[in-house]
Amino acid sequence: MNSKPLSGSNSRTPEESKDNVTRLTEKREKILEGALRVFLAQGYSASMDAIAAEAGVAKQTVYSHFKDKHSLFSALIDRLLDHFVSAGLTADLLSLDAASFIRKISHITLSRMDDWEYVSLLRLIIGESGRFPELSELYVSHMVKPGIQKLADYLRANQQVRFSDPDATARIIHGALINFVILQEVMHGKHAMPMPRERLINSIVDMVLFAGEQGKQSS
Amino acid sequence: MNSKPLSGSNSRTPEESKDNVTRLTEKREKILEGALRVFLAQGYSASMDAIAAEAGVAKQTVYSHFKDKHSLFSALIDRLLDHFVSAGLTADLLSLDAASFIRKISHITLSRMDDWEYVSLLRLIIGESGRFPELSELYVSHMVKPGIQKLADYLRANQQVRFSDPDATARIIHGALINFVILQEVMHGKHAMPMPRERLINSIVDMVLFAGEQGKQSS
DNA sequence: GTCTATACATGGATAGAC
DNA sequence: GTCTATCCATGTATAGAC
Repeated sequence: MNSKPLSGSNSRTPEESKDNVTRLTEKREKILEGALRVFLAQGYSASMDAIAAEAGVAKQTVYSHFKDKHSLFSALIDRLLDHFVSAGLTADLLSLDAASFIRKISHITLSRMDDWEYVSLLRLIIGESGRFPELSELYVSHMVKPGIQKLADYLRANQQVRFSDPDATARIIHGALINFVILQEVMHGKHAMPMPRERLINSIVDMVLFAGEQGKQSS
Repeated sequence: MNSKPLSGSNSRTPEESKDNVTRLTEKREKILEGALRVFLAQGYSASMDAIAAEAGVAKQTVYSHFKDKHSLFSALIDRLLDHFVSAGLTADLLSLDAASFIRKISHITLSRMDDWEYVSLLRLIIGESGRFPELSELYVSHMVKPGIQKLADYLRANQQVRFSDPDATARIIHGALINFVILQEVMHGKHAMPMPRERLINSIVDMVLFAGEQGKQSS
């Protein structure tokens, strides 16, 4: 619809240059891209017919690549998680001062509010966490846990701030950010209770710096 | 299954003391209780057959009380929201000192982690926020907004702390708490990344007090 | 209003030709 | 592997007797 950052190989023209393996892979890609749009838009209750239609293939073709609906769904979620994990922040951010660091990761986290695919994925994983607990656990262990871990490590190592419980502090920061995404975008709260993301970020930075400073004095 | 805080009138025996209106109301109650258990356990994709069976009535009886599946679902969510809103904290908490106040509302919010109905409702509302945006907007305007509003008002009025942006600060506190519920219970993260709720609460209290104190000095 | 029985559509999954 | 056509279970909603 609007973006397709998950498809990387259909910009070429369908010519003779492709071998059979490539052709197979491309069908699979088309199916996954169709499943992406349909599942993210309608949830797991989306029909296999709708997915096949969106992918532009016959339904049987879908079943020749994926055992059943659940397999297709799991494969898609795995793929999406990999995609968003790779966008994780492992860069040179660690050398930043505390204020810049917090501000930077806040911006990165909240920038996902503009990504329809991420917002829909969040809604989908939470919504299906009852039926498919493995998927939400995958999300937690692959995306949330490493993110909070890195944040806590930074707080522990940085000399400008000191917290009695960096792990819990990292959870507060992360929770404030993710919950803002859920409240404003996933749950459509931006109309009922609007707030520019800059205000949230400024307050988070203030709290962390002030509390981190105080922590040094009392230690 | 384990609790039925939403049923208040089936402890009496089915005797002559009931008039027709009462009987009708009780059927409706039975249906809503069945819908409660089935919808919260299986999501909106639960079948009307399953609901009727769980309620102990014929399917047609369900349709005589509710126009269609969507009406029943909406009525149930409305009912649940009313229930949990009434459990809101409008009491004498305002007279508490800052530390006790923050600690108290944190305990209350996190105590819902033990309530299967609340956790399931949260999962359901978020999960169906794509298909039924009105319901998530209802949740936001009836539960989240008033809660954050009261918290912000307290922060504004209290003399022990001062924040440049009490509304944003209230969002941070609320987000840290709700996201903890979502992460640990809704998304089953408590095994992959366990943390006693007391640690989160202590860190929240510390951050608020330290940052609120600093805010006074710099104003 | 409540039940049993049923109509009608849809969905997941498969069969068989190419 | 890919298509068209189809099976069969399930699901929403309704009809008709009491």
